[in-house]
Amino acid sequence: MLAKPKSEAELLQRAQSLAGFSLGELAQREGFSIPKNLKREKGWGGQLIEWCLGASAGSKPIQDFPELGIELKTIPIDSQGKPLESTYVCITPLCQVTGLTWHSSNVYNKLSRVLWIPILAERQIPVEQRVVATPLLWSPSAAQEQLLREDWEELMDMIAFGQIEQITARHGQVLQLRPKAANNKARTDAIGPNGQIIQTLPRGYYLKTRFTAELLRQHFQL
DNA sequence: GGATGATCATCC
DNA sequence: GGATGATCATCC
Repeated sequence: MLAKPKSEAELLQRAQSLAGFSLGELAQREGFSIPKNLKREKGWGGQLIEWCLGASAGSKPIQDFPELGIELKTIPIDSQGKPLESTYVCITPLCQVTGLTWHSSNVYNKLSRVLWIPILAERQIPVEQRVVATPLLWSPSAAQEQLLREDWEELMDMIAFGQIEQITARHGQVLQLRPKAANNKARTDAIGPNGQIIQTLPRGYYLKTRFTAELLRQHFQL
């Protein structure tokens, strides 16, 4: 693995140097084996890019580059530059949520500064032929942060009031809550309708595609 | 089980 | 065709 980047500028420069390479070329260079598809290795591309950029956090619930305060996200796009998937942010706590605030949340922490690495990854393109595109170092605008905060506060309120089972992916303007588990039999503690502890499917926060499409568009087409 | 990395597969 | 709900690999 490469040494950790020492500055934001160095990280961005390194990310820019990946643009134009295919995942197959990078995998070969770094000694990664290449899966035929991502059905069984959904995180493969993200882990390859982490390796290429010297990310260090592993599976700890912190930013990928804690010293730089930067989170790394690969994002699959089509040839028009539109995201093909929503973007996973982090799991959500479902109990012991009193006292949590937006600024103390993992969502805020992870999204405060993100290095986006778009990858041309339409499903018909073989994995090794998918191409890394121009990176974008992003922080939410005041307006974007307001939307994120409103959604987060609404969803955390519902969780705190025992309404987790009423939440669907349709809630939220830009941020949504969806299952995040090995399968739909997974269970974790949550607050029930009468304040008791219940068992429910673990959920995670995701950025809706419309939101990431707009942020990419703003930076690449204006 | 819970955290990381996400995409898959089905439904509308 | 796009979004929702379901799922996969790995680490500890």
